[in-house]
Amino acid sequence: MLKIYNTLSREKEVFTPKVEGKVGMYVCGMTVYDYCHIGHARVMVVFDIVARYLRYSGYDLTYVRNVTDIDDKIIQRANENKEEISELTERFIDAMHEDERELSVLPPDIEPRATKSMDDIILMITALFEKGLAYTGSNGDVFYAVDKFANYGALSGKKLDELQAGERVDVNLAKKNPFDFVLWKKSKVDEPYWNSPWGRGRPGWHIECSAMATRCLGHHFDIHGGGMDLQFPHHENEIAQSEGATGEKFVNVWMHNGFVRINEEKMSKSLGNFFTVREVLKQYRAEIVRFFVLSSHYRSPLNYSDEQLDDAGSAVTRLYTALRGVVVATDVQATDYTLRFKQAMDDDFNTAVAVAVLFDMARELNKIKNNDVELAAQLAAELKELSSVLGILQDDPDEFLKTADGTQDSGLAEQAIEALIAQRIAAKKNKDWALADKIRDDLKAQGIVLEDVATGTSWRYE
RNA sequence: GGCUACUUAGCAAAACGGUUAUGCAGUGGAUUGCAAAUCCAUCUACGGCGGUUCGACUCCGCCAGUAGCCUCCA
Repeated sequence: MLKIYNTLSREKEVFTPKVEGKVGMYVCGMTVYDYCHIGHARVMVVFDIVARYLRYSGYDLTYVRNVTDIDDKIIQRANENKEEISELTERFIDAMHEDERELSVLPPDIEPRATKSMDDIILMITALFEKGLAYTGSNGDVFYAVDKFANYGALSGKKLDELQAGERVDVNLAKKNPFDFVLWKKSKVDEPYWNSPWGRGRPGWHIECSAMATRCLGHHFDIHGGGMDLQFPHHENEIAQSEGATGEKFVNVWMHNGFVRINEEKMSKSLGNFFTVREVLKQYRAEIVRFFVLSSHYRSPLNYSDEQLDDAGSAVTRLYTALRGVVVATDVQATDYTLRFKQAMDDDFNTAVAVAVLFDMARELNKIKNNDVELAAQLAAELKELSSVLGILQDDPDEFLKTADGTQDSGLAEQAIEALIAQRIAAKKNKDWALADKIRDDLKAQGIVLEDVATGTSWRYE
């Protein structure tokens, strides 16, 4: 029985989809004016695992993750780069897809874009006008009148009269209420625009998600996710727009993942303390980054440091080492491990506990792999299947262990390493321990570790 | 100022009202020519003060600290 923490109720709830056996999930994706950083990677990986687990549990899932490809920052960045907006956004969408593939994030079923959803956006704003929830401000922008929506603040636990207007941003005098937000922004000269009943302009930040989500999944659907920082105002505003326009409940379960931090501080573009995915992947292999993300619960903060990533590397190495040299059975038989794994994942996607189950399996595998080949093959198959739900451990163990990451490539070809190992074996036969140890030490100095196992000598990068 | 979380051993990270988390590191042992890998054993915990309870890391209250949100942000 799957339980999910719902931000709306602030408790774990038993998950019951709207339509039995089917799930619609929408996740707020990227605004594409720069490379993805590790915080974005966390969103991608976390909801990828949610999607994988829902499917593993037998649900027919439709997973939608949008791309916001028009907004003020995009316009600004394109101007700075003296680049066409579409050129800029295409470039970063491609980069995002590359990062995603690297991290073994399966693509969402639908990836709608704001610029390709203008009809839906305009229709929704029109509906909001009809319901008396939208108005045109003195500057020509169209705003949402938050005090007309009774439930405003329900998701983020905020009350309009307790919010501090103008705390960080000057109050826009064109609005009736400082917390009203833009639905349609009138375009200035030289700015891109779409035609609308309210003149040439572009959508405000929040409306595109409401429009795309309801178009792809219907007015009312099961799960909506995103980073913690989107809770307010983005998701709050999405609810106001969608429910205001359709008159129906928008989303049953709201999921928010915690931040990636650096030195106990949120990683963010505005603080400038972020690492891009591609920077990190130069140093650490993608699977290690992925393991790092799922080693803690998705709602907890995740502190980024080299030490943490190194630990993740050791952990993944241990799992692959357990699988090394084991034939994997073709059919999977679920044992108590699968049960424990499911219990962990059913408890609000507790990947930390799920991973602990994998380590218990690895320990048993290490114990039996040299004396019960058949049982080992079955256990390995089960381990690989459960790991696949987390999107890890799908490579050939030798492939993983013999691949250097960015910092440790010795430049030695595999054949050269194998030749040295052969020399060492010959030296060992002659009991020339000095030579044997020298070969081993020399390789070690280049980051290559030799391991004399039952079947011969294995090697791996440290 | 309002609101929301969090605080676990050397580091990271979970669960649970009474029973081993797990990974890395440490210590002892097995194994090894010596190592490595592996296995076995083992040391370091639950921010502080109260309360509820036969019993609390786990529930409640207060205090302290940390982080986040209060129209840039995943």
